[in-house]
Amino acid sequence: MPRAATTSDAFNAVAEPRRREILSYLALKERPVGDIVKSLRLEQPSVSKHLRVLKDVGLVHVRRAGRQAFYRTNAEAIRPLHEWTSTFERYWVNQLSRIKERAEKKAKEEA
Amino acid sequence: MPRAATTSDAFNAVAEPRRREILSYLALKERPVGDIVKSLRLEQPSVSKHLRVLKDVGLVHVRRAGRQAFYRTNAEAIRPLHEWTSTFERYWVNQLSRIKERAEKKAKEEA
DNA sequence: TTGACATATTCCTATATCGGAATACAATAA
DNA sequence: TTATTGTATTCCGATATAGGAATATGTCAA
Repeated sequence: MPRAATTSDAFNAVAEPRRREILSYLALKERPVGDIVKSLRLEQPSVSKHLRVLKDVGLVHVRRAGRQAFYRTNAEAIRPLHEWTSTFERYWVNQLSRIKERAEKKAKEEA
Repeated sequence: MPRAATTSDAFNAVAEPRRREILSYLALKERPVGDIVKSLRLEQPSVSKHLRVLKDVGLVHVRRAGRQAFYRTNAEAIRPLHEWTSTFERYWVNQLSRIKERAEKKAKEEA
């Protein structure tokens, strides 16, 4: 069994750094493909291919106008990732407070 | 160029559903490999391989005791993912309020 | 119609995977 | 020492990449 398809879910789609860049770039407002190519300095076919993957998992929406295609990030689709990572928030907070405790204890001992 | 190695960073490591399950399982407390095998019903070699990937990107820590290896999730390593997804939070909030606005407007018109 | 422009797809290749099976290795027990 | 237990590694095969190059498709303008 090979690795899951990049189009299987948002987790896989987002594993690619360029796709993350594209998502960030398209978060604020929709942009035609050509803008992505110029701004992120990627090859046009590469951008089209990444957009295909992102579209397939619902991470972007497209609006076609004449010969242009305007893409925009669908933030909603990023939410599951955010929520999954959030379940670990309490653990790193605890880890930090433990580290802090140790540091304070040490400082006290040295004083 | 193939897809990036699963050990290249946390984003790639976490793309695998089983690895996410393992991380959740190991978040609260450390566990020996055998426990993971039993609880998640995976093959032992499979678990060892996933743990290897997770360890290589720092998502888990190991403590060896006799013939057992106790693994534990390192929540800190999940933080970058959380922070990246957080940058999109304002957008889905806006999207929701826009949807809400439209719904309210429509309800008003129909009244 | 012809040409130019914007975007998408196809073909290619090297490579990293994931599961399964078998096996290796390490620590403890008998 | 030998057997057993817990974990890790290796070998295998099928497959989905990601980038590069070339090309196809679609839309508008002259």
